Amino acid sequence: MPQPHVVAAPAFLSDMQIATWNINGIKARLPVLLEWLKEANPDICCLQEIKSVNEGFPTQILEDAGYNVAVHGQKAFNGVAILSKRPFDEVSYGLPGDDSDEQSRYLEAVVQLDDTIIRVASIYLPNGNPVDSPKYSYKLAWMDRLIAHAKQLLKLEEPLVLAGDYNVIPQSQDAKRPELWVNDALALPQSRARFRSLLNLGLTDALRAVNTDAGIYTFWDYQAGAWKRDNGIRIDHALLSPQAVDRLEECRIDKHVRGWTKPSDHVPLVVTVSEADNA
DNA sequence: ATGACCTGTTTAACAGGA
Repeated sequence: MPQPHVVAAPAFLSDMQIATWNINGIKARLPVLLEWLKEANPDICCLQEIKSVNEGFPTQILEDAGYNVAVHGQKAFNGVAILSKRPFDEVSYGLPGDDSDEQSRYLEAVVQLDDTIIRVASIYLPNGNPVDSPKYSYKLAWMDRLIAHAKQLLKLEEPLVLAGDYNVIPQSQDAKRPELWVNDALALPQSRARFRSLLNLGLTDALRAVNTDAGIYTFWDYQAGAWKRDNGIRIDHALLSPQAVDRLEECRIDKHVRGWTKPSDHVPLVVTVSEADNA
């Protein structure tokens, strides 16, 4: 059994940047991912839709870029990963609650900081369309499992960041053209109610904690000139436990990355938390 | 404009995404 490679922790960090990004295929996106990691230099980066088996993931290349790598992949579709400059204390694969679920959409890891730990999950919540198919009931059931698991995690009273592609447009202000989404799995009342249930457990939408403006998006479709028209939706979110919110410094969306060559249709969202408690 | 994409893959007048 080969020893897993461990990248040494940085000697000093005044704050932590935790990013999430649906990259829509690691094979097609590796150059853009490496470019953005170099530019933004996040401490932790949650990835979704890697569309790769574990063996096909460019672990060595990302380790050479300074990251420890945890991967939960599958063939062709879905797949999540977490990159971390600091070593992983624990990694758990898959969302609890249904042993028959074979889709790789959830990965959770714990990282040691100077004065505490931080628990991070990379989430690729099911799309759910079309809504008259089993895909929508799978989405709602998956969200119910996420609510149940989040409830357990919150009992730990740790700094917790549940970050990823939630495939939920929380409110009409989170879409450029909300009327196009009223009958869509991303915006239907049952989807939105479950997203609100997560918040009602005591989780905070990090972006909304720092900015309540309309017109903030994380996804622009490849089709119909959506990017050119700024026809976007906000579906990538970081939900924080109270202990993480106490350390929240900033939350930003790296919108400019959507304009790069061969981009993902999603852009990175970055949460900055301090190493010291601000409360 | 009635049009307009991208990815991985069983390379297809495909499936799945959002």
